[in-house]
Amino acid sequence: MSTDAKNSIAQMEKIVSLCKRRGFIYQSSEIYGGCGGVWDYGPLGAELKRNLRSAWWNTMTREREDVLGLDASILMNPAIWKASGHVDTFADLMRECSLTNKRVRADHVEPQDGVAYTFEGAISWTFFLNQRGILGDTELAPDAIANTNFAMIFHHTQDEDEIYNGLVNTIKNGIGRDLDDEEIKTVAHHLPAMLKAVMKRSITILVPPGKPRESAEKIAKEYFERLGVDKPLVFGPKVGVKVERSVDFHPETGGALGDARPFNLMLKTYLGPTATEADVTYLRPETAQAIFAQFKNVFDSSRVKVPFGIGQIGKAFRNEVTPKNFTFRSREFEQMELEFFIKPDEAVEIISGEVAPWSEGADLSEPKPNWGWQMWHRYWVDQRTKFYQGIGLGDVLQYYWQTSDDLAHYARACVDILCEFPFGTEELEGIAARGDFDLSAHQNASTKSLEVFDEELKTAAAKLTDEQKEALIQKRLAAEAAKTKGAPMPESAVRAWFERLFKGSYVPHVIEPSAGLDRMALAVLAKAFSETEKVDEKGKKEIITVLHLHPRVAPIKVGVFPLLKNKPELVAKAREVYALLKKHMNCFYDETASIGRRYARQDEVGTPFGITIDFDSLGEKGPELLDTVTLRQRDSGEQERVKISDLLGKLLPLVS
RNA sequence: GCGGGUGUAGCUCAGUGGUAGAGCACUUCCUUGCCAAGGAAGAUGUCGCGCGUUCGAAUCGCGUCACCCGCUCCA
Repeated sequence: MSTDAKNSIAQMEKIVSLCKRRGFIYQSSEIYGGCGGVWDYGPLGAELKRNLRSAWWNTMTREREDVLGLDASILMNPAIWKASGHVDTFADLMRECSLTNKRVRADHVEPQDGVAYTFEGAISWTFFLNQRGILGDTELAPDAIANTNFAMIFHHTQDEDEIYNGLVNTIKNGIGRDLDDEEIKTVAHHLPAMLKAVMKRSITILVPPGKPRESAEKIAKEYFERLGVDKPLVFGPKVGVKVERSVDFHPETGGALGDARPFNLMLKTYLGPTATEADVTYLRPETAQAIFAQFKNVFDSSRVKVPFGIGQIGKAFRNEVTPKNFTFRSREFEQMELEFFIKPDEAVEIISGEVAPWSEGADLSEPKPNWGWQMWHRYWVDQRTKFYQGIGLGDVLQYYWQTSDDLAHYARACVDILCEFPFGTEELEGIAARGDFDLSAHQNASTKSLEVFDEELKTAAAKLTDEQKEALIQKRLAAEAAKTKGAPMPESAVRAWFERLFKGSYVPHVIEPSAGLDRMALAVLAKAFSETEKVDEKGKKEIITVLHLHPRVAPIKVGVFPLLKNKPELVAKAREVYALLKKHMNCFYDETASIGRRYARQDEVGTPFGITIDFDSLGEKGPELLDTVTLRQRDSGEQERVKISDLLGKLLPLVS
């Protein structure tokens, strides 16, 4: 492992440790040995999450005129997951190709004939060349190693003596003489590294009848190369096994298929007490579908017009194969999703006479009536970027624009907002332009209309000539024909769609910024974490840990400290200040230990401000300092004197 | 799912078959006039869990759970 990788693991471990020690994040059910892939937020973590949640909710809904909130249930009619495609894609038993991990439906494998070769593992030929010291100057042909017992011995035994003897014999045969003492020593010396260089993994490959062993070996070599074995020598039999009408191999790759397994990542449960198949439903794997399912209700009950959005924050559940990287990929997590509904570009064109083209540097500050999906998509990327800047993540963001290969067939564009974590640069949020895929899918499945009626569109369309209308239709038909993914819409359907459009009715299109709250919390913690080494007067080294959290997200906003706790006047005044502030923000009162230690404790959990009540606050140095306190900044350590009566006015704008 | 590693006090870890430890943290008291100060006392563990071997297990074996790393997965 590289030094960088080790450092980042160490960094992550420090963050995990701090999170537990100071009450940000605990392992779920820890006293019972834990529970895989789920985490609990402690007192400070709960505050942190709450602050992030509020920041999102305020920015995305309350501070906007065009976005409404929703709080849907986690359990829903399972038909929703059928319509969204979540059930269909994964409900069947799937078998996975052991070579490529491509999946096929277990009941859809074509029977095949051929010859199957099983390879037991591989060792790097480059490794052997690098170990020339063992072999002296003699060139050993790859086959001299691969086709000897030695290769198989490596795989079949753990016994070091046996492996050692096999190795010596192989080299002896390869160079055609006995080894001298010095050479034998060298072999023994290299044995541990040799054992590590062997990759033991059994794979079976089917080649069509008549094809030579070499074609199977070639596939095996490619496989081991992908796994990181440089110039692999594969261990395998000279003669394969004849196979007839077998359904155990992937039709395209020839790789052996694993056991049939259900690949549904949705958590299944039973709604109702009888627990029969008829009662099966799922814990939602994403919050978005509820927004689509309730789209019409929100639209009808809120006097809104397209474009408008529906935002939601809530728990979602996925049965991840491998939960990983602390809270980054967990089985229960919280999403913050906006579905922003817009007019189809054709409607924009009819109303505004054009669709604003996007170009680098376009003005995204205020939405315009002539924006099509592209401008709206860029707009939301811009809005979300500003949001992340507002919580202190501005300088660690990266963007990945999905290529047409990455995109799902219904998506027009998707950008991932990524963030640097100690374990790598990973996705925080995805912003997708999904067309009308979701609403249309639910409209079809539910047979309830999810169209909106647009008076403005109807009026504008009425003014179009037949030629203008036909030109719009032809333009769309050309676009459908040029599609590289998914089937083009048939002409009759296109014409029917335009007929509805010209009457003012359409299914809105959607831009979907979808963020993970837990990931955001982890990103904020990882970004804020810092350690510096300090040497005190006695030469003792100390590690000083500080969380440089943005004041908006910090779980505790202010620490309130009497300089000394054995002076009742200081304590009384400090309690007064604490009582004043805590009604408006999360504060922490601390009178134990030295003042420096109390500062340090708060630095470690990211409290941005510290207030100390000293003797000046009591007016000892003169009446002008009476009822003033020192306000300390976490990041600079600087202090200023502030009147108690000015504290709220000064702090509130900084922390909210 | 496969392979490797780890699991002992709140945290970091030492402890290779014979009375469970250290540093830091924590609680109380004393002391302390601004950046992890000092002193005194105290509390804290079924050594992840289960089964086995043994006169005796944190230590050895088997199983299991969780976490970490590498593959894989991430619609």
